[in-house]
Amino acid sequence: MDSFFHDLCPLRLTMDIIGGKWKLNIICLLKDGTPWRYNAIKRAVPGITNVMLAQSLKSLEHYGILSRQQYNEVPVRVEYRLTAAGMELLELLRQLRDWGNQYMQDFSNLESHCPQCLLQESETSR
Amino acid sequence: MDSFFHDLCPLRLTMDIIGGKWKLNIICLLKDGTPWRYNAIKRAVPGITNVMLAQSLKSLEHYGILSRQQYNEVPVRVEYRLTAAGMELLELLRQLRDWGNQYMQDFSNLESHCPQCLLQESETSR
DNA sequence: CAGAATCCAAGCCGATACTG
DNA sequence: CAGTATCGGCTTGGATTCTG
Repeated sequence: MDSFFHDLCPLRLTMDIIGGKWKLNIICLLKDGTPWRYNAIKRAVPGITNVMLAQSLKSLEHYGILSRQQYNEVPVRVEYRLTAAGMELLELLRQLRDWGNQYMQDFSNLESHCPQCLLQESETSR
Repeated sequence: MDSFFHDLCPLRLTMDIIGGKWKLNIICLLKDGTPWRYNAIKRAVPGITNVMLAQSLKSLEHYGILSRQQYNEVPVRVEYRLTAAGMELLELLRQLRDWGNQYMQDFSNLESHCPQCLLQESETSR
């Protein structure tokens, strides 16, 4: 975890929060606010390793994008869910997605439907 | 330049367009639509090398975020400026900045002013 | 002036194995 | 179940030199 305020640049901070290879996938997965367990996330994000998953979750929790709830049962159960800040961020990500979607339609005739698309929803815009 | 449509995921595409270490600095610099010459950009972005600048400009031009105009004088003059698509993207970046700014204020009492902040403007929001 | 070519360092990420 | 430890490759970016 690097310096918390990234030289006091808010845009750079935001980019660092959602940067990296797997953060968007995780945020997308938790988009409807329901709790997700560690291994469930791992199964739902194909290709992610334990190292990257644990690291990404820790970073997102550190920044308050998601919350971690641990239940000391046997075996232990841990649930992650998006915070209010995460939900706000999600809204911005939807706009970035819509911009990209518009961009793709402008520059080609490809259909906009994307099977493995992050943040995909039934409508183009919410 | 990797695959143009990034597995057809518009959000990933957008992130790739503005990803990397220097793209945001360059976009920010051209924010008011005025033309900038290569060496002027280089002087205005401290620490950037020729390799990274040329690479970033080429990528941003490839994605239609900025346009490149070459004047065959001696010596040659090249001007870069944001396109309409770049201006739209800039608007989204402002929102990301505002989110980060709000985030920073929520989590600390630091003043929000940031000397080297990207996309900095006189008001917090436009 | 506006870049391109080359080489090198650092850090991100993957694979595998292990643990409370 | 929910992680951590370790090693190694590969990508990203930096430094330097060179050119139309």
